[in-house]
Amino acid sequence: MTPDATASLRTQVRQAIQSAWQSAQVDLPAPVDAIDVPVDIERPADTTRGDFASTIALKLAKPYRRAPLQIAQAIAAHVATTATDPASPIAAVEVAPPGFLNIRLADGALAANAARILRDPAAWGHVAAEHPEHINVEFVSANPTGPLHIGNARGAFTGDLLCRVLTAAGHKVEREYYFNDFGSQVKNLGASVVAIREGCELPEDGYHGDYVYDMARELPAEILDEARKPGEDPAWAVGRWASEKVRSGIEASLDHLGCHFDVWRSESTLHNDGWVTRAVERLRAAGDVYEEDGAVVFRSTKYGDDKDRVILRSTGDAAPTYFAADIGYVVEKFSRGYGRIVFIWGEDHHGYVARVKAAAQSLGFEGDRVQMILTAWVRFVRDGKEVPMSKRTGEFITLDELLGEIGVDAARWFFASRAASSGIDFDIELAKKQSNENPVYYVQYAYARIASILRKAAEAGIATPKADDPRLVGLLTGILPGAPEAQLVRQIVRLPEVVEEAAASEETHGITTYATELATAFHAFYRDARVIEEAEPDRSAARLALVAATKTTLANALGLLGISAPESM
RNA sequence: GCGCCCGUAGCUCAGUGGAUAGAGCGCCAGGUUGCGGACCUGGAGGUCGUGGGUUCGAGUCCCGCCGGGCGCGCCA
Repeated sequence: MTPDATASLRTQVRQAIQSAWQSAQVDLPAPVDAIDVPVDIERPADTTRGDFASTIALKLAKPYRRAPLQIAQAIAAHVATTATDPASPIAAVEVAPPGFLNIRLADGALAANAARILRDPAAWGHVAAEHPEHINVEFVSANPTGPLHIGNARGAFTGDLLCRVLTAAGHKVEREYYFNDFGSQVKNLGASVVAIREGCELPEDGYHGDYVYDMARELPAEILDEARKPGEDPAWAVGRWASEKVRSGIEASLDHLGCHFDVWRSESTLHNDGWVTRAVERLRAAGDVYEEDGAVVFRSTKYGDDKDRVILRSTGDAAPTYFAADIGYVVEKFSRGYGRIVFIWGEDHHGYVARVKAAAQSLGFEGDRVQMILTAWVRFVRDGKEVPMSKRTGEFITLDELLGEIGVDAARWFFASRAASSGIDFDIELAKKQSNENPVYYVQYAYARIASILRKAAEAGIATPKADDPRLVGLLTGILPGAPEAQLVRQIVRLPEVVEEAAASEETHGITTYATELATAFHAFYRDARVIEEAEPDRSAARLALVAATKTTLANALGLLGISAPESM
């Protein structure tokens, strides 16, 4: 098997070791017909051991009933026979007890990867998916009864980051926002606006926020007149106007965060277009519904839920429950051709996971085509006290206010660098204070420093080699034995592997960690290697190429996080 | 009560069953006759909540316990 030069180096190494294991079978007669153990390729904790390590020999010891050391030696011997091949990514393999394989990369492969960055900068960090999917990701989906507050931030960033990573990993992704324009909350919002406009007392459960007062002032007279016509309920009519206004405000806030949605879907369209009714009929046809106390119930326990769920109420109009609308929504989404649909929910919705998956299964969609990612709770704290948040009372800090205080880049970094499942205490005062020490500026500083070097080189008349320069790979290979260059290039070429890992784990903190390590490697390189040296034109050109590749890599890593890469700061 | 998530350095958090458990911030001590000092080098700091178990090997997997969060509506 020839290693795929467009894959990550880790994948190339895996293919090489896999192939060596295959060849080593002649020395290692297997006691059973086929032994299927995935070849693991990891980064050793101690980098002096090599660029990669594999424990495959340890894992094969039991099935082969041989000493791991012996297996490792057999595989290493077969890698050695191909190491002279210029296409091989591996320069050397060493065996360490009890059976580790320590792998060192070839300078030629490193240089070729760095050159590849300059050839197609936009593609660097994008990898081909083994099984490309068409994925719908629904997130935020806050009801349009008030502006987004800081509690919505995590869902917004988590969803956006996931979409960016899945796209880079070769999938086709659509971003979706679902909102309820149907429930009594909308009516309540309208009633609140009308009451304020007319100087009446607010309804008991009315909305109190400043934005409600703003809308009461801005409400056009003709909308109010229209709402007052006989046969209209003013609360509903004004509520529809107000919730659309809030919704478009939410869209603007999300745009400001760098979160753009492809589809905005309202609950009322699901009902009006018949998706809910048809979904209920499908459940019925599957034999998974029954009646109880006048209500229609879905037998979700058949698919692992703890209890069955009502989908049509026992009230006279047999109105569908919110859950019934969600079932209709699942059908509607799959009708658009997605292979997988993903929901980003706060962990307070975890009790909801089983019933939606159950419904999908009853409808005939395999369980793994519906996925929920739960984000742990964020406790917002100011001066040691939890900040209460309620849209109804208007006691909340909006997302726009938060970002005015700490900035989009810093906020994005904060959320990207933590696992979705990890609970966070977000101290707003601390975040403001620490925003200057946020690692995001460390990474951006490295980028700006590089931009400055490249500008300076251009002024000095020293050209950075072009991607099609035939000397490029040779120049790069020439400097790689140097310690500063060797460290830096090894960080640069990791990006595709970092993307693969982020996509596989559906987490982004590996990207922030990587960006920090790359910036550190660059700063160390900068200390030890003079880039602009007119007396050393070849070395200077090669180092400029390496610096340019670093610049692209930093920009693309930041781009995956939706964070800007400033030319100066 | 039942279910799910979490517990790792002073703080905020990483750690796909592998080698000596890491990073940032904070703290301590150093570093500029040259391309951006928002930088660099070194150091201190850990019973991985706890007790068992599985394994050649456990922070990671299984069970119990302790502590924290969330959920257990014909609401949305």
